[in-house]
Amino acid sequence: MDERFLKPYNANETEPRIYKRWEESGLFNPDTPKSLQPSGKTFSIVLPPPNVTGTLHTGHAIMLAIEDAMVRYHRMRGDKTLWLPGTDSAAIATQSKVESEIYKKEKKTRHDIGREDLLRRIDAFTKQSHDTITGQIKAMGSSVDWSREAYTLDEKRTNAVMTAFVRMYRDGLIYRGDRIVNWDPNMQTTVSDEEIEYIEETTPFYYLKYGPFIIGTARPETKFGDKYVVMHPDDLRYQQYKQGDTIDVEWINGTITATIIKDTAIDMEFGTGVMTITPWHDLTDFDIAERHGLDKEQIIDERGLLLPIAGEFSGQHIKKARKDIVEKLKQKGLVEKIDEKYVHRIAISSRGGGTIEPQIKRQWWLGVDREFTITHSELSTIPSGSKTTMKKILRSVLETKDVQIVPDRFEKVYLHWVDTLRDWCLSRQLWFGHRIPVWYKADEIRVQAESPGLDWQQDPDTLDTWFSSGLWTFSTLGWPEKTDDLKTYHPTSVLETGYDILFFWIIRMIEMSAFHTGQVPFRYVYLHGLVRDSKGRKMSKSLGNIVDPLDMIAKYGADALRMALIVGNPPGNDISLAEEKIKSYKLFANKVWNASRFVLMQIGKLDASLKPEIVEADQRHIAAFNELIQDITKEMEEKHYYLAAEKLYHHFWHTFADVILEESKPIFTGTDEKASLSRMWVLRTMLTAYLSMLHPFMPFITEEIWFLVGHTHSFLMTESWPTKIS
RNA sequence: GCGUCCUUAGCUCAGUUGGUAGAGCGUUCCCUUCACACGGGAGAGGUCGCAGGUUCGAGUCCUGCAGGACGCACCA
Repeated sequence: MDERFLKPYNANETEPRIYKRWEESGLFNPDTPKSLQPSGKTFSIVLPPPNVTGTLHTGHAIMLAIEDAMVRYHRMRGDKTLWLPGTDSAAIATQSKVESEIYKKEKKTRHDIGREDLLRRIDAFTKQSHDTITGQIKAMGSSVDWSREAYTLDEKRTNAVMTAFVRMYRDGLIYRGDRIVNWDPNMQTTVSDEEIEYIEETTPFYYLKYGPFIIGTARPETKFGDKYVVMHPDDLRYQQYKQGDTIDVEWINGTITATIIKDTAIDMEFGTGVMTITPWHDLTDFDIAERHGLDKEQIIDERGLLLPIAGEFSGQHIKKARKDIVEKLKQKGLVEKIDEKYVHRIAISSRGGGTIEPQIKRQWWLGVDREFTITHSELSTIPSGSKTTMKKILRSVLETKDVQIVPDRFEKVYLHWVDTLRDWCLSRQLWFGHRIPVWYKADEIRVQAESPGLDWQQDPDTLDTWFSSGLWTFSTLGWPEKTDDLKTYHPTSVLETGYDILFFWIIRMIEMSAFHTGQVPFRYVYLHGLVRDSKGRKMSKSLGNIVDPLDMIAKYGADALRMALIVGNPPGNDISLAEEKIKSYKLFANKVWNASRFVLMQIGKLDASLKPEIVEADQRHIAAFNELIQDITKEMEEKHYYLAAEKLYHHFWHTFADVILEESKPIFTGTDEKASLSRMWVLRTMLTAYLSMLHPFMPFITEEIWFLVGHTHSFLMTESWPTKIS
């Protein structure tokens, strides 16, 4: 017996060695010939690309554990199995991280060091991050095909992004428009609706006299230019005022002419039922102004400073100006009353941390209600050549089950989200990312990847990072080339990710994939829960309760960590991860190790090629075990990995080890040769099947045992999944 | 306001189509038996949030309520 087997199992020594053997074998690549019987099916997953912003956290570890279990299971079933890895440049997250580090160390902003230098530094940072991340993916045992690794900013993916933008512009889906955006004054960029967090704040609410009306506002500093007063058309209190009537009112900096507007967006119950609007800095107001064709005027600049319209307050920061403005309003007798306990929600940029100030900006947009002709479609209810919109596609793929979401309650959430979806702002005033492929010369615009000539200026903005992420399932397979990979692996089989990312990523993948390939990006969406600590709190740096997967691997081994992350973790439910749970699976790994050693010690006399006569007691064990195989296989097929892993754990320990191995001891020391040989065969056969079934969950230790019991020229990884022993 | 989820043993959670409750950790007692003390055996511990309903039968389906978490919308 190999001397390694005589010592306790050492995960730290074993895991890197095994991973190296796997990598060298080329077996992660589906093109490498396998010895097992091919099923004729394919199974493909693209790894949701981690952001190159540092290191992986437990959420990534869950993703890797579940996906690897899926992938290894399908590989053992003989499916042509591809798991394609990659990383995401994550424009805003990465740039803000690098910028803040530069500022911390050198007190310099990006404008001090310039575009070129900043990009060079980001590049260095992302390379280091990339290496850390790939190291962690390997440490988890992930059987990804490194030969196909992709990066959102590499040459092929950049080409895909450019091609996608140009085609969508050509078909009228992408347009340029002056519309209201979420402006982050700290990062000096637009951010998407999904990148905003809301916090509650108690703030004074002012009731101001506006001519004959009383209007309410929490933000008097934005009110300088308000010259439209809006009320509900059905509000009887104001029925003497007609749409378009004008009245002169005394306001902050003198008399202005106000125009009456009637609009149903007004809530008659709220405040006095009358409001004035600030279309440049408020989405609802913007919509009202659009409906009635009203003027829009900018009050606050991109840095949060008041513009000349504010008169004496011009150049002041809005946060500082409020007090003085209120004071002036009081002196003019325009303050009716102040409600000090108004609870207001303010928007914060989740990346930059700044208070979002809506602004009207000329940006590039993707229209979700714009009609286009889908030239090629494989979607169930949308024929090739028909006219459709992104929203229609988004609804249809779910209703027809072209895409299935698990757990299915998220389908409702998805549909609700689609209903409220607005046009997608693609422009970002960031430097790190895909530069928008649009060129200007005076009033001329060209949309193409390459510069049309020296006197053309490229749009200074970059694309929202989710634009390239949306292409991910097919850009990684070689699109826009018509590659074999694309034909073989797209649509992908499963997208596995956290439910928190459902909307900003999944919806965009479906939009992009439908438009560019006529296919759904994936058939099945498996949403895992978020990791919480033992007190049920979300893991975050500020709470200091982050569990680093690498620490856990060092302490307990990747196999134990994987089991702890999978068992009891059904889709969509958050799990709390206590270190004791990981520890208990380390003990299990040890159990598997020792039980295997025992079996190997006992079956020495058994001729490997001959099957002995099986005694009746053993036939009962075999029958029960075959039921287990069926049950586990069913759970794997239904993607109940959390149940399959738990049942295997339970049966291996409490049936195989505690009952069958224990009752074998007197048989082996006894004199009944027939019973002894029969039992040897049963132990060997059952152990092999157990190792196979445990392999998707605990790949390292099972592969190591496979080697130590004598399979030095094959891999358990590519052995067939057990069906029945007899 | 609209919607979703959770509430089961001290703790963390399973319980897949309804059939008189399970796991891990913890805990009590016994066992240093030659695979494993990173172990084995035995045990204690729950009126399944509350109130109704459907059913021969409900932790499991329906209604209402309470507490908690989350998503979306509004927020002048």
